[in-house]
Amino acid sequence: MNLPPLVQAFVLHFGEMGSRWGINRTVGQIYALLYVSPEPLNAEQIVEALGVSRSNVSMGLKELQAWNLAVPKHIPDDRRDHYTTPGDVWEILRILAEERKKREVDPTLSVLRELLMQAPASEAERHAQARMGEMHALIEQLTAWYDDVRRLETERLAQLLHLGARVVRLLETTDKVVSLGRAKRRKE
Amino acid sequence: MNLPPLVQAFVLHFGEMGSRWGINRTVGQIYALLYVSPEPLNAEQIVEALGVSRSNVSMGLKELQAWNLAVPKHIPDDRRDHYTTPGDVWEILRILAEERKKREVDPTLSVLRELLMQAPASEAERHAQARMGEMHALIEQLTAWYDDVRRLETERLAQLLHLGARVVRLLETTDKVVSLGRAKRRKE
DNA sequence: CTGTCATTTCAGAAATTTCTGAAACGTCGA
DNA sequence: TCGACGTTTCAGAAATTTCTGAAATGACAG
Repeated sequence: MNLPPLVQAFVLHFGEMGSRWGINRTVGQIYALLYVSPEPLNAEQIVEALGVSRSNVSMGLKELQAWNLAVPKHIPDDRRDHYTTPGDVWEILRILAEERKKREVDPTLSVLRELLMQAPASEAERHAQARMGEMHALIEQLTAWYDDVRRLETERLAQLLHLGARVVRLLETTDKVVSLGRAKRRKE
Repeated sequence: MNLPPLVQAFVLHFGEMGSRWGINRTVGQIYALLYVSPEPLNAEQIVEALGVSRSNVSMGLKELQAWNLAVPKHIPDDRRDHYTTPGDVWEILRILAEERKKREVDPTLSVLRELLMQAPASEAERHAQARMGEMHALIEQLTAWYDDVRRLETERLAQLLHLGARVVRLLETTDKVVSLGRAKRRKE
């Protein structure tokens, strides 16, 4: 690996974090490299930068594309594929949330739904099902919230984030306004 | 493995999801088993239920304890250690958020901070540092928000979740109220 | 067509992670 | 102190994941 020290440190860190993240070292490194690179890179450049095999880079890029975290960028008069990461960090955040939900949450939700449909055959199963129900309800609530906020434009989202818990205090102080608003809407 | 079908399906699912989650199969299975069990289980019972080695269970329990996802529960007149999961799903959610932040976010944040301190030695490094800065700013913002909301009591949190994106509309319609409130507070 | 350049696939090698059995360790009652 | 019972540790075995080189595939210019 032959990179400027700052870039190298960043790339190595992402490689190591990769395993805690469910992606492998090379994939993490490729992502980090593309993220800080001023312009799109082709596979050969990545091979040189990271010192891994060509085929490994090919597989890594494939995986990053499956995550929507690397996008092919065509360079005129160049047959080789070049890749970048989505530029905007908010966009990246959205992609990560979406993909992780798809991979980590949705399968569990569907298994829970299925198990909750079945008739319990014993007291043990009845209890287990009740617990699964609690888990299911929580995840449903979280994903409903997520479905809500993911639609927000970035600016609104940032605003909401910035407010943080203060929103609660706000709710308390404006409870009346809200209920008035609700009453008004009911009339219409 | 010899469990009621419902429980078995749940346990197996958690085992498989384990790998996407950065925990191993056995750990996932132990957690799932404890979660649906009506009362605390000792290591031997887990061995029987899951059909894995005693030592594997011991290590799994150790890891779950490190995550605060399994808690030892002493049973009177019994020398063996018994374990449960924290009962409240909201509590579990908090623990997961906290631990994942600690393992997945904080290390990156500290690496980014360190790299941003250094003087760039080239144009490439300057650009890379700018990108790292964007990432750092986003993560800071997210963790600040998280620090805010994690302090909320569960009921408030659920309320906030339930509001979802509607909070934004609320903000828009109450902008005046808020700024009035702020002006008032400044006076005091 | 054919030859060149680029990418992908894939079987096996290498590395890493997980799991096990055996032994070490700890605690308690007699 | 001893022995019964329970837990933890750990070196090596087993399983899984990652990585590589070689071959297959594909796209295109001449």
